[in-house]
Amino acid sequence: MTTVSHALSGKGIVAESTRARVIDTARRLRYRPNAVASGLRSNRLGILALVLRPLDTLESFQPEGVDYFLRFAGAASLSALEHGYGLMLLSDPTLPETPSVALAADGFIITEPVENDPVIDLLQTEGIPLLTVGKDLGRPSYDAWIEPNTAKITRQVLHHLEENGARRVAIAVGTDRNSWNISSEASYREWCSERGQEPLILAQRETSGTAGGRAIGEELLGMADRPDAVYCLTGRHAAGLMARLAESGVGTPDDMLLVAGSDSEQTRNSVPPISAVDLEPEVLARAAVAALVKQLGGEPASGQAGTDGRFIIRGSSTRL
Amino acid sequence: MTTVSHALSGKGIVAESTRARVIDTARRLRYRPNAVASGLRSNRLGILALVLRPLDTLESFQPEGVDYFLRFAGAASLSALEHGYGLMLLSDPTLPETPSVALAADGFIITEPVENDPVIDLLQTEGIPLLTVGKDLGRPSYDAWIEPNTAKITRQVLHHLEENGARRVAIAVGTDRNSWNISSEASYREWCSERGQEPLILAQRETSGTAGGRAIGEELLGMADRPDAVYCLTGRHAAGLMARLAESGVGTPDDMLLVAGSDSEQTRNSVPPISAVDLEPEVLARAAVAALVKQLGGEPASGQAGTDGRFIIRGSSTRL
DNA sequence: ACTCTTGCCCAAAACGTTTTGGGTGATTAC
DNA sequence: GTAATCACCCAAAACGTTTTGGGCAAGAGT
Repeated sequence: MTTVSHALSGKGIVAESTRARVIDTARRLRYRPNAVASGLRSNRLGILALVLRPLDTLESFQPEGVDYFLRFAGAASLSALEHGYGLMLLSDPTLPETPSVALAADGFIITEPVENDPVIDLLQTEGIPLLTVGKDLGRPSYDAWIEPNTAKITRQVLHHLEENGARRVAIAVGTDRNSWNISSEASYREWCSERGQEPLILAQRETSGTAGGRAIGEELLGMADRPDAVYCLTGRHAAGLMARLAESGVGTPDDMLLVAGSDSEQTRNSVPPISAVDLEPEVLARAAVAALVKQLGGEPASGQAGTDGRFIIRGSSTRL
Repeated sequence: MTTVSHALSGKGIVAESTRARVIDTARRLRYRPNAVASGLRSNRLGILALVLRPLDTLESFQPEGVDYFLRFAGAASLSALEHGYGLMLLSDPTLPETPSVALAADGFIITEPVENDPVIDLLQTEGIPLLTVGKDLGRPSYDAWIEPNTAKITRQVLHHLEENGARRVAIAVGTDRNSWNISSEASYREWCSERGQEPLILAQRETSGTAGGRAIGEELLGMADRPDAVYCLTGRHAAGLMARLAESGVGTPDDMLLVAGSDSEQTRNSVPPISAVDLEPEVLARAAVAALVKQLGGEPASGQAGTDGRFIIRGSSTRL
């Protein structure tokens, strides 16, 4: 048995001739090692778990405007397979109905954890390795994360708006206390203070969709010193915002420049199409899986930027 | 040990007081049964696997136009969790690099298997329960499937086109030999013969995207007795087709009525928007998971229609 | 001639559950 | 008063691997 195990796993020392014989016989007998038994003994099942946190607050896996997450999940799954792991899609594992197999995963990827995320607490007490996509702001010393280079992306967008004639740029963020919202806002504030400008920050819940975007538009319309550009993190907000402004005769891009922080169906298909940052979830997902696998192999974790994003300039932020 | 096992799983006969004491103690000690050990003994891991077959032929998990599958995966995942299972996303498990944990799943869902799908062969020789979404046409007697009610949907679409003035309807199908393509075509032929019409069937590879749609448009433009309506199964084809026709002055819906067989980003956002059948992947996914779980529980499998689709009428098929 | 490696193989223990097959004392049936 | 039935609990086996700790030749070093 030992020899077979070694021959098939490539671990111990087995004569090449013996290994060949074992492998051949195994094929002939259609023998495949039982992954569960092997998992029990070696304490390694070969499964990664993916928890898309923002979807736990939405009414579950709606497709519209959340294609970011679906692209992420698909790419993560393929990447996991390439590393020899299966990928299990989970929702919040702190919920009592969670199947016990959830915690049997070898490691977790948590996207956009909330501040002091209880999911992370659970995994840490269980001793399960994890990696977050986007920092947990309540754990500044926690080091296993990967995220877009938000500072760079924010500055790039703001620079673009300025170059296209914006005199005063507002930012519209979501209300979730996650790394993306907070760092984007911080970078924006920094940029404003460099220019001696008063920051203008509008917030709407992520879940509010285009209606939330309309509410932002409403707010802007009511302002005496209305800004002439908005960097709106959520694609759905951006679309709603643009629609609301248009209804009151404030045109994009003529009267208002607009950029969305995350590309989505809505930003691509509005009229005019909305400039947006493609956060390249595929790139991020592959990086996250690779980092987690490395961590499972014993290497120490370390936070890093996984993508600089791809800024797609469309009609909403360029005047001809 | 037996008593604890029984108390926690609710299986054997345990005095209520004992059970309470066990549960309480378990909580105090933060004891959780090890899913892998339990899986080894009981031969039931608590994981379902999902193989989205059409994505194995695409260049892997592209989001555009395949939101059907992503909606399916999300809904399947949630539904699996509700049934106490985790859901593992896999690509073709017959590939040699497949992690061995793939075959440790308790059951498989295979969407749109190809004819005589080798994945099904593999699972059957391994004795792993499976359910297909869309029949495998090479296995007429195989009974564990669920699929949209293609016949009903096709007739509904054709009826709608006829009602809106179509005199001659063509169908544009994909080239994959899967149940959707074949049954749609069969229903279409039947409908034609009922009317004594000559069927006109155009085929393009699914992977060709909007370019394939343009090719269909090209073909139509070259025809002397051009039909005045097209039922185009793939949303991306429909969008490309409409764009190509428009370039040659053939307007939709004025000169050509158009309906897509599967709703997607492209059909929603074309100008005019394209009428389409929403195949309700969420409904199908939930039905598939429920049926598979039932099958795992020992009940016999039986094929059935999972959804009648939701026909969304838009501008491309209605003349004012 | 003797130890010491080295290369290879093997028996047995271990992983943490579930299941099997009793076992015990209390209640009921005759 | 004995047997039968229950309700409950328990010891030990079993699931299919990996890992541990030798063991046995053959060659190398002295």
